Amino acid sequence: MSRPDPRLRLAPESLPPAASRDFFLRPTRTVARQALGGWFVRRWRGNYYGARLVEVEAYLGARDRAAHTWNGRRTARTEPMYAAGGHLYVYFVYGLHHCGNLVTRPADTGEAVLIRAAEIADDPAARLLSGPAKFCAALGISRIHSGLDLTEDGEFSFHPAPVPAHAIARSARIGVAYAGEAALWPLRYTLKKSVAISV
DNA sequence: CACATGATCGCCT
DNA sequence: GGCGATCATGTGG
Repeated sequence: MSRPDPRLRLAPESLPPAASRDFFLRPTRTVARQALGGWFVRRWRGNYYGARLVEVEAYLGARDRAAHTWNGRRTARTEPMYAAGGHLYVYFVYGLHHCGNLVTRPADTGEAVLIRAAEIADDPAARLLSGPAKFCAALGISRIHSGLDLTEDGEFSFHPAPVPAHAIARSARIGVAYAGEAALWPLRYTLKKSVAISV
């Protein structure tokens, strides 16, 4: 519903092909790495808006205390996280922010990749999308989009453009200190050369 | 039904 | 570096 920032406008013919289901059905950490460098795109009123992912985090389901699906938690909010890989999971936090995830693995697994930062085509140094809530705000993503399928020819799509392993750094996830040992797992992936990462 | 808190951000010091 | 905003959600009684 809400309008994407016009600075995210891009030419659809310049995009790599959209990912199909198989891309997302793989192990979550693989999808996280392979998603870096790819374009997350929204079609809105006939125009295309998108950004290139430069920072993501893997959330590993029931065994991951930092995940919304930890210990098998399954509620109305988290239901889209149990959909088959390739769906979008969006949640609302702190009474004002939205965060978006790429669901991974087969249905009923409950794993996902949180989108934490992206850069825009025309200005890779801009920090307009340098944070998970900023990413959603810039693209106009909210809870009403949770559960949409990225692999259908719909409003949202993802266009992978994988980068070599040596271009990727790993570190602990942000904002999950409450998660005990899981807080230390190196499940945050960033593009080394990007200046648009969140921290 | 009540209440404690969060996968954040921007402003203040 | 610290904190307040602001409310949906999950959990427990």
